[in-house]
Amino acid sequence: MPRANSSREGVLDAFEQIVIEQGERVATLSAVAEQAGVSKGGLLYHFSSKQALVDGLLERLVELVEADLEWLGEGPESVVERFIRSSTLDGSSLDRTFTALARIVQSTDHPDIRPALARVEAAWYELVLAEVGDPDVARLVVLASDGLYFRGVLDPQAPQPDAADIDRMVQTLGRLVAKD
Amino acid sequence: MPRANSSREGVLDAFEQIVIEQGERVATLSAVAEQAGVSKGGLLYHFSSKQALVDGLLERLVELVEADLEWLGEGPESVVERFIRSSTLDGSSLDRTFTALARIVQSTDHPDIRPALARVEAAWYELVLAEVGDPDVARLVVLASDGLYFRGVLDPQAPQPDAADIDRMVQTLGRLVAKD
DNA sequence: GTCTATACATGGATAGAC
DNA sequence: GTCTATCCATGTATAGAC
Repeated sequence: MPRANSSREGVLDAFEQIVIEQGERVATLSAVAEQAGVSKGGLLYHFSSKQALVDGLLERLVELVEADLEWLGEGPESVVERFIRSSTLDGSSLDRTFTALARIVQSTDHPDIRPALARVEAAWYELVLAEVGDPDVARLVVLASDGLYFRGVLDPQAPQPDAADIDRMVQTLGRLVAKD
Repeated sequence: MPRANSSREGVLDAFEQIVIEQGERVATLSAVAEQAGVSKGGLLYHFSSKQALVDGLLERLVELVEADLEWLGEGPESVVERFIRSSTLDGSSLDRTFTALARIVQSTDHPDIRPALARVEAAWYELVLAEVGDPDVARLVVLASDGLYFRGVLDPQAPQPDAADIDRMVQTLGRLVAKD
């Protein structure tokens, strides 16, 4: 087989982008099709329904998360540092997919999405816990990260905290870890 | 004049409830009307458009926030404690209105809502900062609180952290304040 | 694989009776 | 102040040509 249908991925990208930048309601089939540069009919060839589009994003999330968890584990810096740093919406693929799904799940009931997002959160927590030891501190780290996400999700256009901001956050959290 | 139109408030309550429990997309005029126990026409007498409904929630937010900020300031416990404790979605009026608006603003562009929510966040930050002194710690407190909110917003049906959870969080944060 | 045309359902909003 | 009836626009989805 050639390469994962690039037109299909393009449609998914377009869907993601509109949901993030303009909201779930704006992401109609026509809008997504136009953004992806195909016709409505063309889009529906790849994704036979709106739900199929959402399912496509979910699959994408699963793949990206796997890679992310590996990445968080390896490397010299602490997991906490990498974790906090990556929870700002820097436009990485995972961030975008996560944000889009977080929005979609809020706009109407998608019973399949919630558990997936919850599983991601749980995996993150375990990874942080393994490093810092204290469950309360781990919880705080994950919550702060969620807080950063929340702001990004609330307003993806808002200015993200810069490197110095992140540094100070990590250091502040570090005071808790050091004291154990 | 008699009393703030109770039927009007009922419609607003219904709108809020559906947005929170089932998502913005489900909160159609018919659905809201039915939930409020009036007809679509009846609803539209009080709120002449969907936008008017949203505006109604915004006004409500402003009122409730004013009361909340006062409440956070007075009383014997620390602001941090009250703040964290109240950021769990216990179903208070402010929580509900905030959650509903946070969802609405994500589903399509509502230029008027974002600044209002941002102002609320800023006010909370200032209040916490005044107590803890250290901007980095204050930031962390507010972010953790946002994280709690985020989880609630993501899934209002999920089990909320109980009193003991909150206690441990406050204590953990307290270790940072004490060390200053 | 991608397009156009069209059917069908539904959401927002108006008109006017009671 | 609340209701019913109705109009209009738009979003999802199907059919079938190319």
